[in-house]
Amino acid sequence: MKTDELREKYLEFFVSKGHRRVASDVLVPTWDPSVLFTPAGMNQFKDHFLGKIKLEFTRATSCQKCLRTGDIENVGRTAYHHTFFEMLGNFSFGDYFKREAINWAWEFLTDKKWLGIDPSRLTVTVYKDDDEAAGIWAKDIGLKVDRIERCDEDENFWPASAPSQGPDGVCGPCSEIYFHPDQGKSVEIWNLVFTQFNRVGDPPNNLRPLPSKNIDTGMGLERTAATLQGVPTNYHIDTLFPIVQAAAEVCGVKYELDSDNGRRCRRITDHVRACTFAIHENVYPGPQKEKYVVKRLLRRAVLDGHQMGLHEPFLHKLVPAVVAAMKGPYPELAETAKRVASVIEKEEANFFGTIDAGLNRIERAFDDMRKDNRTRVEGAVAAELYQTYGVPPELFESLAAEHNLAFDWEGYGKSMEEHGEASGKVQHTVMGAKGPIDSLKHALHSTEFLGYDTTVADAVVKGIITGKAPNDHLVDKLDEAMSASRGVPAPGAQVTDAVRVILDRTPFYGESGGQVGDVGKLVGDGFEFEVIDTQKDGALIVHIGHLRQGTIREGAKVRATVDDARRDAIRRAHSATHILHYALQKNLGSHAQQQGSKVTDDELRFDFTNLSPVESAQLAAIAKDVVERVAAGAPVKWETLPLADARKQGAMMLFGEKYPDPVRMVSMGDFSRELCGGVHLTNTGEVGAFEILSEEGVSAGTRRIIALTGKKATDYRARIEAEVKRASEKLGVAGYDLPHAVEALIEKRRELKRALEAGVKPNLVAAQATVKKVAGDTAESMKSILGEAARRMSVGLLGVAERIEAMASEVESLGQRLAQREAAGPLSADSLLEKATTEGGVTVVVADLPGVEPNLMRQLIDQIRQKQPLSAVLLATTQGEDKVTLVAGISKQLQERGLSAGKWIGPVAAAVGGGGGGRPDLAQAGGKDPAKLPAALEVANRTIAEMLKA
RNA sequence: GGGGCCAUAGCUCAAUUGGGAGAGCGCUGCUUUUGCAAGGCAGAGGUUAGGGGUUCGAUCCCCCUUGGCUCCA
Repeated sequence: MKTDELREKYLEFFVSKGHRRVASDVLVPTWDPSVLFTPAGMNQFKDHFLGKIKLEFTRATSCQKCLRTGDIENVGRTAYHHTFFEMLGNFSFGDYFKREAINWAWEFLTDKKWLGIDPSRLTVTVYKDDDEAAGIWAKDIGLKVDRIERCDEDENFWPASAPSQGPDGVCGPCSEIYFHPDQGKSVEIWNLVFTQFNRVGDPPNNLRPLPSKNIDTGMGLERTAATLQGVPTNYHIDTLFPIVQAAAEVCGVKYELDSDNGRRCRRITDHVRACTFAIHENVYPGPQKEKYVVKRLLRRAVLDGHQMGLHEPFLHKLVPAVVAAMKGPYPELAETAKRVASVIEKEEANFFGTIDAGLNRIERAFDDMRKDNRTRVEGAVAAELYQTYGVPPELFESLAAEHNLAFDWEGYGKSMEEHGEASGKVQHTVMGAKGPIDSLKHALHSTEFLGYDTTVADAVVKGIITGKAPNDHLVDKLDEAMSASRGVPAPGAQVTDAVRVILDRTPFYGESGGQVGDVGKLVGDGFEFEVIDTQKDGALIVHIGHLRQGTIREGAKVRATVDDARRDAIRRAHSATHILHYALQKNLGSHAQQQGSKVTDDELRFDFTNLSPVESAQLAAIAKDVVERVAAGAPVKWETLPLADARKQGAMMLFGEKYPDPVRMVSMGDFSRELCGGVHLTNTGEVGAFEILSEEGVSAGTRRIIALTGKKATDYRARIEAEVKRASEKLGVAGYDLPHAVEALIEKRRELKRALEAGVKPNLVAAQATVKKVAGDTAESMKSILGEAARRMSVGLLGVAERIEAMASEVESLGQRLAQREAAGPLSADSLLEKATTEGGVTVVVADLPGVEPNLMRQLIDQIRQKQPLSAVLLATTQGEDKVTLVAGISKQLQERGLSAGKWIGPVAAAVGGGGGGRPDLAQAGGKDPAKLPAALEVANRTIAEMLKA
């Protein structure tokens, strides 16, 4: 039986038993912070099991794509392990229980109409104390006792060993069904979990019956298909074997079941399937969390290829095979196949680069070992290379084997464990700790939110909470004297010091969906409360702030007033965010989806998926689209409607988000439809000005745009214009000539420096920079003018004028030094030699050269040494008010007589209050006292004379 | 969120207690050759990521910022 057929039959069977057929949840459920990937079919029904939501159905069946990395080491080595797999399941939420679950499982497995498995090949296990399940297997099904095995809690309880070891909470016994093939080991194909207890504390008597019992079953699709198809491993079933073969072909090896390469091909198959699905959901390989898992899976697969002799990207070539094998149930994979392949290829290329760099480091490590005559690669060394540069230990080991060196896996594991600990353990947040807010939740349930329609409303105080987190408590009333922070708010006052007020209804928006909370005032009879932030806690809206005046009491009437101007600015930024999202997708492609967002007053931060930096031309096009959409003034509307309807209308949905149903959909004209709970303008035209501040990377594959709207955008433009004005005035040119003038300034500085260091006259021909002429003086051209100038000097846009000032003064001082040098007369090796003295046949030059660079002094020394093979030269110069620089050189023949420039320069430097040193042929030193330079030069003459005599 | 590492010519990378910034490839010009992927000669190209500190002197030591790599959770 084909795998697709098995999947379909299973779902069909349970639909015939009154189950709702539910589509697979996403692989990466960002709505569920407790897991990185969907680990099992029941994950999307957590709230159903806990009775947290209103049930529209009490029986469900699904085929869920899952990813687990717990057994990653076994993938490819065993017949049945995967990271990515599909799980068939049927679920009962307080509906049917053990009897139906067992009977239907047996019917589906053995009935000719369904799977038709020979019943004699099946055995079951039950939990040792579960007489009920054992009884059903024996009486209803007619299984003999020897085919019903009773197992301990570590095998047949969920969670494993829960009764004795916890955790507390819902749990229950389970019953597993095993298939026994002609040969080989028996295989567990179906696990029926009967959640019927609530565990409270340690045994005994810690298992309390649940009022509402649930069924949660899981049948591994690949495993069951393998038994039905009679193949020795899951990887040989019809949906996986083509990928295995493609892997073997791409890697240029012959596939064999029982060889290292066979195992590698199977591992590649599993990992590329997992990566394809994850990247399809916009989870790109990256440095954290689920992104990191994808990266690790991908790199493991690539490493397998590398060990089969491949040296360039290949894994991406397997994406079509994955799509072909999985497109039956997941046709959407085909839509993103190209993008997925390119993401994989890019990451592969990165990793091959890492491997190449790793090979060098490994060779170096081998060199070190050879020096010390060691024959075993220390685990700590391998771990350090892995942690620092990502050098895979497997690579290290196989190279070590080629050199007949052993590899210390044990030490490696130990070092990695230590690294894990050094990197910080999981910070456990106390779950379910009860605070004062929980009792309010119980009494009030929710705060009515009025803020979509108004910013002012009358309400009643329902709760007042004071104190810091662990010691916070509800109070009946609070007066000025009791408020920890009355009067003027202290700058940087901690919000945790603040008072929290809960109302029955409010126009204040609590921070959510990236939009910040509102600020404003709560005013009542004789009191005033300033709200500095608003947060959501469950369905409650919490006003955080300080009592400024009077006494606030529970039950008091208040008028809640949101800071209108700020709220309007938030509206502008939030609507602009939607327009930007639209423009990004239009210009970059549909993959440019939101990854995160922060909306404050007239300022927005938007993270989205994109592999490479957005080019400046693209960025300009995006900004232009936004501005055009704003100018067009499309109406903004919102409505609450069923999720399915919103989807039909093409509302943008993000992978992994779980939306409430019904949802709030915000539309702008006919170009943007997003599900969003935030506040918006009524017309896009109200956004006003829009300016993109920056585009930058936040992690691999994710880019961030920061932009301004309304007043902040206008202010920003004004600052740009002011900067251009200041910078161009400084240089005495018109604004549009700024890039030219900057280029000329840079050129002049460079030429002066060269002249000073080479001892020549500067060639001050004005630099003819080729700069794109920018016409007009619009805000856009101002920005591009400043951008040109900023790029040339590698500073930010608003640092241009400052940098120009610094450069101008540097040019001035360079010019002064040059003038000083020229005033001191001609400078050359010959002119110095004319003034030289002779000491025992050796030419000695000791001179003060005002305004000369140390570098030039070195060159002069070289020239003199070339002309006079027997020479000793010491040159000095004064730099600034309090600095002397000395350079001394000794010709080669004198060095051979034991003279050293370093020894010569020492006492000279001491004479000007400094020190120094260097090599025998050339030494450099300095001091702080220019006034003593003449005396120091006397010291230089005496010292060299003594050295020559010795 | 935390640990480690890196940033030097267009590219890949050197530079030893802190003392003169280099190589290979690429580029430009000349030359050799029937021609060329080649050979020979010469040359250009650097705020050593940015900022601050220690020092007579910093690519090197310390601190901060930015960007990148890598591992752990």
